[in-house]
Amino acid sequence: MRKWREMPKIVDHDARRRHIAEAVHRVIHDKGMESVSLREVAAEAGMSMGAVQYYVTTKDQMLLLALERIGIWIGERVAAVVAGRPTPLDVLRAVVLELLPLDEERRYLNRVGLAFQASSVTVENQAAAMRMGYPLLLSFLAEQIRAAQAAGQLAAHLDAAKEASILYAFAQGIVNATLVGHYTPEEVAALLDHHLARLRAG
Amino acid sequence: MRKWREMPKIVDHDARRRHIAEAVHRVIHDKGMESVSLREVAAEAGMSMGAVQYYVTTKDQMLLLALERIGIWIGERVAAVVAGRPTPLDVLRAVVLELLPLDEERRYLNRVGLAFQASSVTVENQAAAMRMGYPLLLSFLAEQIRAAQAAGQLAAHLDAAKEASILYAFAQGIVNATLVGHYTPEEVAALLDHHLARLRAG
DNA sequence: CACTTTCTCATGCGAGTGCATGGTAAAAAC
DNA sequence: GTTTTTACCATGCACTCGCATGAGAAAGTG
Repeated sequence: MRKWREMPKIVDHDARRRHIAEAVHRVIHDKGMESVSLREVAAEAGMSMGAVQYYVTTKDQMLLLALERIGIWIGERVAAVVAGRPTPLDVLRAVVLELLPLDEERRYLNRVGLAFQASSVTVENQAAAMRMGYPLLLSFLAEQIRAAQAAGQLAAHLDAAKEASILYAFAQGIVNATLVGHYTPEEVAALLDHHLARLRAG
Repeated sequence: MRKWREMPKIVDHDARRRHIAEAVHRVIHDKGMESVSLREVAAEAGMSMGAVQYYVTTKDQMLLLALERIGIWIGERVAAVVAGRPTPLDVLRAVVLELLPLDEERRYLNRVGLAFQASSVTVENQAAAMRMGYPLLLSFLAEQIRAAQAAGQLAAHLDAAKEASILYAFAQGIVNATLVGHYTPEEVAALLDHHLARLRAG
């Protein structure tokens, strides 16, 4: 993705940027979006403030970088979980489960994600970035629903696009509720299966 | 709710606190949670910083006050919309619609609400406050579902508690998505009706 | 070697932060 | 009338903020 001149020095810019982005994630997760500052992130990343500034010219850009990283991370996790699932319905279930805060890592991811969700309401930069990944995931879900219908796993009369929207909204809402402390991982999984069972063929 | 001695002076404390809380809401809505400060809120409320400090000893307390106000506000809106609905299913639909960002005021409310939702993840104070209202609304929804089942409007085999959780999660997820800019009010209403239709008896 | 480019750092600046303080009107209590 | 309580304000303090700057290692190039 980066411009190829002749590799000017020994440092890998992408690695540094990712390192910074991950430091931002950690700060957001531990102390919240309000305590993200250049100094705090630099300390968390184990580098000087000047070094951070070299790779990121402004705070807004730093947050945007961290947000894009989250998107990439989610994409990778989803792609990894898709591989090796036997049927479309299995894929569908696995992907949605992957988006829910069912273990420490997914909880971490969703905490940061929710922070950006809220931040995006006010910062148009970030809202635009969020709007990029959204239809990607939604159309993928719809596609899996259609495939499951073709395989006779889900009821044929369902509107795949609408069901995808509802399913994803449900997942997001569950994330919110769980992060505030209202559901246990077991309850979350049970609710998802309850909803999916309803969509079954027969 | 306030202590009754002998009305010490002419000012109404509750009114002042509400005035401050509403100023906080406006700041959050317009500029985001990160730009909430005692000075900013005081300016928005049209009073001096000292006056704000008189009614609110700390910033955390100020935010908590604003959060509680949001809860009260939502409660009032829900109560108002319940009155005059003919059947349990009408009540259910009206209440959920009331929670969605379908017009300017509800959009405003949900913007502030989402900001607090995210903030609550890090600030235990606020998370505790959020956890108060949650089961209230959920049990109310479940109750309406059961009533609708008794009236033959919703399928008898549904698990009311689970359906209430799913319905509310769906609503919250839709709120998130809509605020980021992914759905229009019409699409939102259509999705809700699509989901409710699925629960129908027959 | 000199020299350019790449990278890192320390520091300074103006602005804004939460909060504490001391003072002051005015109403209420005596 | 004096005193006490209530309500409010202006200001100060120690601190943090984002960002700009200039200096200087470090590595590649001639």
